[in-house]
Amino acid sequence: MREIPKKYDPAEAERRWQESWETSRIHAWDPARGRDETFVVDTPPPTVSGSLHVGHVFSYTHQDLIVRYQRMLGKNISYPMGWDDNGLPTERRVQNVFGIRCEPTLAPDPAWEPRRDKKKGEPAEDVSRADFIRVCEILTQEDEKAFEDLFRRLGLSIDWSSTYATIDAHSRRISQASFLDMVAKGEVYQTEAPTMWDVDFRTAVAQAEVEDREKGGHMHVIRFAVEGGGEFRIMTTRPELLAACIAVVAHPDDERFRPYFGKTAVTPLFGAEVPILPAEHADPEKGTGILMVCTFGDATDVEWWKQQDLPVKQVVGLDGCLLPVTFGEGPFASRDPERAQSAWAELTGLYVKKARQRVAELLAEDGTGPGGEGAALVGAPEEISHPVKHYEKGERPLEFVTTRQWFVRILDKKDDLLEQGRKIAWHPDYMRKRYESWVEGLNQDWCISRQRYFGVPFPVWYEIDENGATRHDRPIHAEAAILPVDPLSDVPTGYTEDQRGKPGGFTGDPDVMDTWATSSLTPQIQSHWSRDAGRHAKLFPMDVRPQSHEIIRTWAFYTIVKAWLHEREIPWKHVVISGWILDPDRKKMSKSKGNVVTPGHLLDQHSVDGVRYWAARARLGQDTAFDEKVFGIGKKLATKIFNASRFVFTQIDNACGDGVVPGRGAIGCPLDLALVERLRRAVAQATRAFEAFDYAAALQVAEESFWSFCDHYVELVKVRSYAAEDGHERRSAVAALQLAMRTYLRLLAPFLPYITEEVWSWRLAAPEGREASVHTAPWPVAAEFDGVPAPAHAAGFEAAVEVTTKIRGAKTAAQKSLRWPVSRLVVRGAAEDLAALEAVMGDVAEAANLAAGALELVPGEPSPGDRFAVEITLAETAEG
RNA sequence: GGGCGUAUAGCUCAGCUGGCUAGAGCGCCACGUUGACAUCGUGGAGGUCACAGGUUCGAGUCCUGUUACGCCCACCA
Repeated sequence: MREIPKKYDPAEAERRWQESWETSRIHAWDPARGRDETFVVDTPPPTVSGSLHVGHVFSYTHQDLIVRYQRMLGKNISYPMGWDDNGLPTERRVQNVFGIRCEPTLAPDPAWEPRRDKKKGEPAEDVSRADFIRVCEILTQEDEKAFEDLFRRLGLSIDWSSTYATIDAHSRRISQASFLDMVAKGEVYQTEAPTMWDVDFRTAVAQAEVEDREKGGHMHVIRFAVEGGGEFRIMTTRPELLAACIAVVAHPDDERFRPYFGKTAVTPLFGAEVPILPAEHADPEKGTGILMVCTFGDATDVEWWKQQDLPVKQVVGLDGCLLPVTFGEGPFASRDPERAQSAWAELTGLYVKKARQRVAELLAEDGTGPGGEGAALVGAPEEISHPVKHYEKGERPLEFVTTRQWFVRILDKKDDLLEQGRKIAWHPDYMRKRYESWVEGLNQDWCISRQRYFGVPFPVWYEIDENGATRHDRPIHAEAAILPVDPLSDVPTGYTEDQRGKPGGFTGDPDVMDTWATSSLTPQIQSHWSRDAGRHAKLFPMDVRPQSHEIIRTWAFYTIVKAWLHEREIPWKHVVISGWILDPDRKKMSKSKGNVVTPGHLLDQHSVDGVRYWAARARLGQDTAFDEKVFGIGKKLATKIFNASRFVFTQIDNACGDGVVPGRGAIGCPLDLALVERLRRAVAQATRAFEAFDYAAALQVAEESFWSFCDHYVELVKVRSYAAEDGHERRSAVAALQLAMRTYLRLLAPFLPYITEEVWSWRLAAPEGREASVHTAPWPVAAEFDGVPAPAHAAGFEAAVEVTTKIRGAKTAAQKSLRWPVSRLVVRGAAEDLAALEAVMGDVAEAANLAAGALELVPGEPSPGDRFAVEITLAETAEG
C-alpha cells in the first residue's frame, strides 16, 4: 500500500502523470470498436505561426472537459491533433523571421541556407519558391513543437499518435481529392472576372476573409455634363476611378434624373461618353441620388456590370497603382484624347490613395466644367469617415481587379446549407443565427485560389496549344491514384518534363488553394475520406466540432459546405462554441493590443488544474474576463481534494487494517444515508449538465457538493470514524466516506485531471482495467448507490448543518474555539424537522462537544427563514 | 441600418420551464491553531436583481419599450 504523502507538488505530479498516461495509452482511439460506441472530435488545428495564447488554454480545455466525460462514459475517443500551418500567416512569419521573400521565377539554390540574424534595415532577400517552402516547413515544425508541449502539459487527452498538419502529404491528398470530386460534380469552375484583391499580398481573397474597417476619406462632388445640354453632380469617395467610369445611374423613379435616362453623360477631364441609365440599386436618399459606375469601385459595380453589356476599363493594377492607359481607342474613347492622356500622365503609377488627391487637384484646376464654365470639382472635398473593405490580414483596402480564379458554387445552395445548419445542434443554440445570417448574406461564390506559395496546389495542368497559348479551357486533371501532386514539379500522365511550357506541351496551375479549402476538410482528413471507406464510416459524421464564434463564417461554414458537396451529409452533430478571453478592461485579448498573457507562467504559478478550473468556469459562448483570482480558487480546490483524500484514506487505513472497506450495505446511519442522497443528486445534476455540453454547470454542482461534504459531513462524522471501537457506526462512516470520495474524484476528474488522478492512485486505482485510472473509470451513475436506502428524513443533512452552523456562530461570537463545550442546547422547530434532527443529533452533539443531557427539543415556531430556533449556553470552562 | 448576446453584492459569476425572506467564491471585518487542511477553519457585514411599463395571487425569472456595453451582418455614392 502506497504511503499517503503529506505535501502535494503540482509540477512534479503533472510530469509524472503525463508520462504515465502516455505509457498506458489511455487516450488512444481503438479502430476495432464500432461507430456507436465512438465519440469523435473535430479538433481545431491551431494556426501554429501565431503565438501561444491564454485563449488556446481556454478553448482547448473546454473540448477536453467534454472528451474526458465521454471517455468515462466508456466511449472510444477519437481526439486527434492537427496543425494549421499552411497559408499566409506562415508565409508572413517566415518573411519576418528570415528576412526573405518568395520570387517564384528564381531557380532553387542548393547552396542557400536560411539565416535568422537579419538586421532590421536589411532588404528582403529573394529566394526561389522551393527554398521558400522549405523554410516554411522548418519554421512550422518548431512552432508545432511549442504548441504540443503546451497542450501536453495542459493535460489535453489528445491521441498524440494521431496528428496531422494541413500542409502534409495526407492533407494535400485529401484536399486535392476534394477538388477533383467537386470538378467531377461540376461544383467548381474557373473564370476570369473581377474579384476582391489584396494589393500587398497580391492575391485574391474570399468574401469570408473580408472585413469592414472605418476609415477616413474625402467626399468629392463632381460635375458631369449631359450631352445636348444640362449637367448633374455626382458624389464619390473614389475620384481616381473617374477614368474607369462606364455609366451613370439613378433610381428609375427618381424624377430629378428621369429626363436624362437614355442620354449620354460626359465625364470631366477624360471626356468619356457614358450612358445614363436607371438602376434599382441607386438610392435617391444617398449622395446626390445619381452615381457613377466604375470598373470597379465596389461589389455593386461588379454586380451591375455583370448584368449590363458594358466594357471593362481596368485602371487599377495588381499592386493597387494606376495602370498606363491609352485614351482615344477601345473602351477608353474620349472626346479629347489629348487632354485625357495628359491628365492620366499625372496619375499613372500612383497608388490609388495618392491618385485620389492628384485627380481632385486636376479637377479643381481644370477650368472646363460642363459648358466650359467653372471647375469640375465643386468646393473642397469634405472629410468623412466610412467603412472600407479590407482583407482581414491586410493593411490596405481591397481592390476589385480582373484575374483568373477558381470558384466553388455556393450561391445556388443557400437553402440546402441553411437546412444542414438546422440539422446540427449548436451550443449555445443562438450561435446558429450567426451561421444562418452569414449564409443568407452570401453574395459571391467561394473563391478558393490564392496567388501564394505555401499551400496546397491545384492538381491541374493546362494544355499549351501550337501557338504557345495556355488553354485554360483544356485542363488536365490529375488522377486520384497519383495524389498529391505539385503541377509545378510533377508531370501529367502522357507528358514529359521537357514539354513543360512548350507549344503542344503543358503548364502547371501556379496557384495554391485557400487555406480554408483544406481546413474545411478536417473531418475528412481525420477519417481518411476517399482513401479508407471503413475508417471513414467509423468517424464520419463526427460528434462534435469545438470552435470559437469569429470563425463560424469560415471554418464552420466551409466545413458544412464540403460535407454537403461531397456526401450530402452534415460534418458533425454538435458544434460547441467557446467565448473569448477579455482582459480586465473587458477588451478582447489579442496580440495586436499587446494585452496577451502567455500561458506558460500561468501554469507555473497556478498549476495546470488551477488554470483548467478557470477555463471550466466559463460557459460556452460566454466571453470571460481574465481574472487571476479564479486560478487561485481552482488551486485551492485541488489542495482541498488532496487534504480531504488524505483524511478519508487515513481513516480507511486505520479502520480497515485488512484493507477491506465495508461495502455499501454497511451504510446505515442517518447522516450517512443523507450524504448518499446528496451524492445521488449531484451525480444526476452533473450528468444532465454534461449531456447538454454544459461542463461549467457540472463543475459547479460537483464543486459545491464536494465543499459541503468537506465542511459539514466530514466534520460531523469525525468522531464516529475515529472511534476505536469497530462497531456498525464506524463501519457505516468509513463506507460512506469511501463512496463519497470515489464519487467526487470522478465528478471532478474532467476538470482537475492531475490532482484527481494523484489521489485516486493512493487507494482507489485498480491494478488494471478501466479503474486503473480515474480518467477511464466509469462515470458515476445512480446504480452505484443501489443498496443504500433513502434516509428516513429528507432534510436530515440540512437540519444537521443548520444547527451546527448556529452553534459555531455562537462560539465564534463568544470568541471561543469550536471545541468549546456546550452545556445546554434548546432547539425549537416543527415536529418533522425535530424528528429529522433527532436522527442525526448524535453526530451533531459529538461535533459540537455537547454535554450529556444538555439537549432539549421543543416543538414550536422558528424565526422566519429558519428551520430551527436555538438557544445555546456555552460552558463556563473549556473542560465543561 | 438589420440581427444576436449581456446587464444580479466592491470584483468574478450561479440563479432550469415564475414562489427568493436573492446565492457562491474572491475581497473586506471579527474570531479561532480542533488529531485532512494556516496556500487553513469559523462567523459576519455587503444587493430597491440596468431603467420604465405590462401579464399574474405572486417576476431577478414571462411580455413590451428604453438605456449601456459587446459581438455578428450590411452595396462603402
